[in-house]
Amino acid sequence: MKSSARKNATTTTGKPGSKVTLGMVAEACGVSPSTVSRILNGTAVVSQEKREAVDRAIAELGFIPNPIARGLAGGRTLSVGVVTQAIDSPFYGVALRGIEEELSPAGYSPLFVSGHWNAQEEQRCIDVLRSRRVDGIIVLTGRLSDEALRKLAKELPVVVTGRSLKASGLYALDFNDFEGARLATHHLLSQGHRQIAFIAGDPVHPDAQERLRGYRAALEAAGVPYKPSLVLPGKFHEESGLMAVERLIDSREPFTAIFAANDQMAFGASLALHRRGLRVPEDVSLVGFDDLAGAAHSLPPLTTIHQAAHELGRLAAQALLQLLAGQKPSGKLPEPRLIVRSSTRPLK
Amino acid sequence: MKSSARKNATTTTGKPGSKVTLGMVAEACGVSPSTVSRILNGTAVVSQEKREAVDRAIAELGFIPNPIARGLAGGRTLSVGVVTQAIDSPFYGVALRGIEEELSPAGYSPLFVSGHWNAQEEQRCIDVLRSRRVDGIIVLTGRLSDEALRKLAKELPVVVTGRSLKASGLYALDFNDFEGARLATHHLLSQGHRQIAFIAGDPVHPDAQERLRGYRAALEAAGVPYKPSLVLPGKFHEESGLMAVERLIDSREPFTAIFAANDQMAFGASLALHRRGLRVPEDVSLVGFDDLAGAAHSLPPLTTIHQAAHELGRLAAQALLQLLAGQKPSGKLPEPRLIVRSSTRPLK
DNA sequence: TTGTAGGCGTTATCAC
DNA sequence: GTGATAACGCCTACAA
Repeated sequence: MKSSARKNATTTTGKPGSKVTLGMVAEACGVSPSTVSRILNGTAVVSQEKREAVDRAIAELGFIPNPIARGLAGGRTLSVGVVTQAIDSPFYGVALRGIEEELSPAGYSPLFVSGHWNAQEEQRCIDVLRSRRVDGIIVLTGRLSDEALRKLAKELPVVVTGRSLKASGLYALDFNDFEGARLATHHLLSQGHRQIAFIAGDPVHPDAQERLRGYRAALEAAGVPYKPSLVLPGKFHEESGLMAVERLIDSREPFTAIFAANDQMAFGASLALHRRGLRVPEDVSLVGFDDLAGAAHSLPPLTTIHQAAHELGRLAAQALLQLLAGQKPSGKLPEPRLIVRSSTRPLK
Repeated sequence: MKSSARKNATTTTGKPGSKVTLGMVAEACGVSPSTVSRILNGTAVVSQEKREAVDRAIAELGFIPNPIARGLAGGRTLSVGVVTQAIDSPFYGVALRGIEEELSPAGYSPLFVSGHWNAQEEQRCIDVLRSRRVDGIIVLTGRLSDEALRKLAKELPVVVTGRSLKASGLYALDFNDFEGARLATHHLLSQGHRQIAFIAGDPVHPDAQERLRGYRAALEAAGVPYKPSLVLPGKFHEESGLMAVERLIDSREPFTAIFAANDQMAFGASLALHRRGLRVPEDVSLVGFDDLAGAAHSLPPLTTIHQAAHELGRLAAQALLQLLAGQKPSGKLPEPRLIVRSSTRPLK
């Protein structure tokens, strides 16, 4: 039962996967490549004996099918592209894990690319993914136009998060940023706060705008006038939260609570307050958004809006898998929840 | 200058990258595929006029070369595998970004897979990468045996971090965990602390063991006896740091400082201390390890050991690129640095 | 049930 | 300089 491959002078002795091809397996047990292919893919019925011989040869030679060639021939690559914005984002990182967990058992490999919140770069990412012939694409939020996504979906199954959008071949998983921000603001209002500062996110992020809307809506519902001077621009990272609070304090605009459009800015805000001698929550109540892993262990533990990032990833991957299988996805993201910890308290 | 592809009935009007092939470009301007290929790869000199015609056709048709086919034909895929341990690790995430930044401009795409600190899973990851015919592999730390890596390096260029190892086709980027831990411990000792607790990491991580060694070495150098009762097991995440401190306090073992084997555990420790009414740094000094993005903005800002994660990623990618180009990498990681912030102070 | 003959999109090796 | 032609490893008709 020795391999007798002509082309390869190698002795092909169980060197797992080195360069063993389907053809070599076929030759090794005297059948045609098609037969081996059929066995591998269950494309047709093959006699018991040949099947066994081939299985044995596969094991002995340590043959691993080459997805590349498979892709070229069959038009599938068993890989899906994932457009994330920053591979090291604490929030989306968790979603990536969810995607990986869901895709892996299905035999698909994710191909991660980063768009850096820049429509042009995102488009380039998508070109890369297409050139690599991914079977489908997951777009985590980002700034591509709805139009661009619709067009993309005509070529490939697409799942997009962070917006609601309908088109054939496309499934959108929207998370309710508006409601989350409304909940956070409402929580502060219900504790008697009226002068609630808002540290906004970068307005180029779609999320940021929704969160601002939610903040305003809650104020309005409570009959509290919206004051632009209480809204500070931020960039979604710690340092920007810190600077926003410094500016706020310097402006002498009175406030008793702060709602930061994400946890990272809340952490920065917390440090700025501390530096200025203000305690959380005794002097100022603070609410974040996202419920990052660190929020529960910050000092004080941060009251925040829980976003199901991990679930987001899983659902996105599931939806894509369903699209790929010709089914209609139906998963929905859970609504954002308020997680009350220790950074807020009723206004005295 | 209209396309006149026979096989494709499509009108191929600038639909970027849809399914335009090299052959179609060739046909569009009446040259052979080889010529187009040569122009694309600079494999040989081509006449000015043909080059221009082809360039124009490429632009007009929106042709994007297919790396898949390229890989099949040329034995290269322009993709490199990256074995990380958890795609959402706050520390390694930054390294992934570094890798991406370095690989992208070189035309390579990273293929990220997660081994979850499990040698078996890591091996499976590597099989996946090999089956996808990556041109090289970067292994971020992990638990594979040196032997397995050596074997792998015989087939592919390999760059591995977190260990020192020599073999042809392999480049190791070791970071000095020992020295980092020694520095951290020494810092506390130099401030007069003698009862220094150590929250260890999961001993299955190679890093964890080195950091424990560094801690012990510093104690020894200062003539402070090593007390096993001051060493608490941890798991590298916040919650384990929190529980370690609770156990420590419950044990009634006196201590004036804590060195946590990573920042996440330090954050958890900080919260536990707070809950038990102990202030940082007034009552207890605290040092972390890694210098995560959040460390500078925690309360109080955490004194820690800076690990150049981003640099780690860049260097690893550079080294692999050099290996791929047949050169000998020589990059070295900067030594760990102590970053003194506000969580430590001299013992009264 | 099985084998043969393309073809997928590109590159490498020849001749010309 | 340039163009055929044959791989690359697999899959899918089609034929036997």
